[in-house]
Amino acid sequence: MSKKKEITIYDLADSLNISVATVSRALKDDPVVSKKTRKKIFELAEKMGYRANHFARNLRVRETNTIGFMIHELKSNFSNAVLSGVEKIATEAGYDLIIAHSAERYEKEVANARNLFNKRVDGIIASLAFDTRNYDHFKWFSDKGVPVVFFDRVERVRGNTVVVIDNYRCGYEATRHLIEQGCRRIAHVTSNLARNVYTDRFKGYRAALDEAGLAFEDHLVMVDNLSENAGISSAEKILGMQPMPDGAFITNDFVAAAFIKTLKENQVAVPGDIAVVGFNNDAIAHLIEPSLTTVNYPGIEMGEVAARALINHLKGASDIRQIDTVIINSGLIVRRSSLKKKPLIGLGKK
Amino acid sequence: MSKKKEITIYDLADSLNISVATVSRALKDDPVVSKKTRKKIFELAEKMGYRANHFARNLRVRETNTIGFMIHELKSNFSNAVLSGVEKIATEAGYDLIIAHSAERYEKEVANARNLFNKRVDGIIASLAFDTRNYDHFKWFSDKGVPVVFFDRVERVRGNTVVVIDNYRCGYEATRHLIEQGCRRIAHVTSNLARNVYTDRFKGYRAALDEAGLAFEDHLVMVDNLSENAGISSAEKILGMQPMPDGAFITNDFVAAAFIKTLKENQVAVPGDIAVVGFNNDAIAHLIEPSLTTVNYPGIEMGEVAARALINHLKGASDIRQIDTVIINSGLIVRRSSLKKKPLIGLGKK
DNA sequence: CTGAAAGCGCTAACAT
DNA sequence: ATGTTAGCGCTTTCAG
Repeated sequence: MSKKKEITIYDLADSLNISVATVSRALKDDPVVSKKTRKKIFELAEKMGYRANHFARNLRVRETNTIGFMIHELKSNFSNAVLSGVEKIATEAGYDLIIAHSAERYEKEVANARNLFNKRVDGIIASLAFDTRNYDHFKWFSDKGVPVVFFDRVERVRGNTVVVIDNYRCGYEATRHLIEQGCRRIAHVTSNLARNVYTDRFKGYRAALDEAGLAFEDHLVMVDNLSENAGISSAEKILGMQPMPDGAFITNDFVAAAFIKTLKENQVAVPGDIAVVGFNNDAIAHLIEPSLTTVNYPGIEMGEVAARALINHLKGASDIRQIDTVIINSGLIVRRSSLKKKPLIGLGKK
Repeated sequence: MSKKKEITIYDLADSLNISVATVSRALKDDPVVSKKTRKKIFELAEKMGYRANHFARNLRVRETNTIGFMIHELKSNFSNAVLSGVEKIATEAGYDLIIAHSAERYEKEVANARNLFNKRVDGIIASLAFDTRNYDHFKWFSDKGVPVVFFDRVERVRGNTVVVIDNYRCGYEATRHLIEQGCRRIAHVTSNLARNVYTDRFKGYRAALDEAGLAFEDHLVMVDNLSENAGISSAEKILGMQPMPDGAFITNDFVAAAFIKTLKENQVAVPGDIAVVGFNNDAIAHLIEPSLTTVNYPGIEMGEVAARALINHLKGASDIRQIDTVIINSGLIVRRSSLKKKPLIGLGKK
């Protein structure tokens, strides 16, 4: 434990017979201090093993240089990708990240918000939990002028900024693609329809059906929790239908993978009997067989954009309150699992 | 921005005509303050929207209640799992996590260490970058009595604690399993053999070969970066060999998946022509075809164990310096990709 | 270009 | 059971 005494700017000042004010200024590269003293100070600091005390500093300037990352789940590739995008930008800009995950539970999300609030983070990047319906815990931040950027699972709360993909268009494109491949009865496996991402994809799905003059069938929409088991059980449901659907739009690649696997084990051919489109473009998508048509959901980019928006605001380089929504590029990636018609050449490679 | 004035314990004390000392004591549940005043204080704190100032506190008590998580890569399922295990334990114990990732680069790792050092984290949980060979940046911590726990990619540095699986045994078991299945020429696809995890697995591989009286062939060991491309290119190399190996032990499931896919595209049967064992037990392992025999690498558990060891030490509940190594349970999971002999029944389900 | 000094909010002796 | 008070290390006026 033997914590040695820490060197402070007082020690530096004493050793050099100058004032702490000068040391403080030098250490933050204030151009007002002369090259010569500046140099002396830095050399001594290095030599004596000085390290800045962020707490003293923060206590004075009331900035934490920390941003809070609130995530509904830590174990998915998507969250992961977003986190790594956020981490990259935050680190570059000299911000620390403190991560708080709700495990999809509203109560935990509230507790996390309180913790981050008490810790006085400078800003928040957040995706909502599965069952969050009340957003008062974000008002704490807005009330204090702490900016909040939502991504993925968002809700428009008191004018906070939102970073998303166009889930409606993606749902529409996925479904239209299936229709173009000749599908006439298309199942939809998804999650909580109260959450924007899933509603919007669902609306896109319906719009494509409507446009093509296909009937919407209630029982073809299966809402579950996007676990692998959901993929298995929805496949089993479909196996029991007669006639069976001839297409499926599934809002998660892992679910789609489990879905396809189950179908294949039951001698249903994909895409022959049922064409399948997933969502996210996880690495798994091009490794399974048949390779999975899916919608690209660029997590890293989303994280980078969200972090940049927040940090630019914090640094005064822009005003985030002017921005309502940022939409990230995304789109359909066609692979074999959906190709009833034209077995495209060269698709196997990537 | 309009940050409203923050309430301090002075405000609370003034409003109640008591001293700040009493307020401070009450707020930390010091039993010495009377129930009645305690209650008054808490109610007022709630009403006035008081929030503790951690910086002032830390400045006084010189504890940050923060632990640093140094990771070589943020985008893998394994890192992810460990992170979520660490996060769980840390949050429960009231510690914040600040994450720093090296992107496999030594220089970045050093910079991260410096940052965490300056931020005065109470402890460190770390996995080393690909090319780290010098460990002086961890001495900073030991010199100040800040405990460091290494996991996964570890190096024994000045008696720091290490949390690992038995990579040697796992490598041995994987290889012996292939031998038992009748394989006689077993390829090994792995990464940087200077890193403990890969050396140890390699040694296990060799030991199993030796034990079975099989010749070790240098060119059957392929060292690469564990990217998907590594899977493809190693498969291509193998396709060019004559005679072809009849087994492969690959230290990563994604690489193994790409490897198998490439083989299949070239009309090589798995496990018929080549039996394959992966490593990690990523979700992908049981979703591909054939389902992948692999070694379970329980990231969540590893994260939990590492975090618990560190935190118990910080809280004085144990002394981490007494512990050299903690070995986490792991072991072979047999699925179809390696079964040349007995096509076990019921394996397809999970 | 440099110094002196106040104060950020809290805790922990040391009183009472 | 409660109060007084001296810092923790830093930044930032205000004055030279």
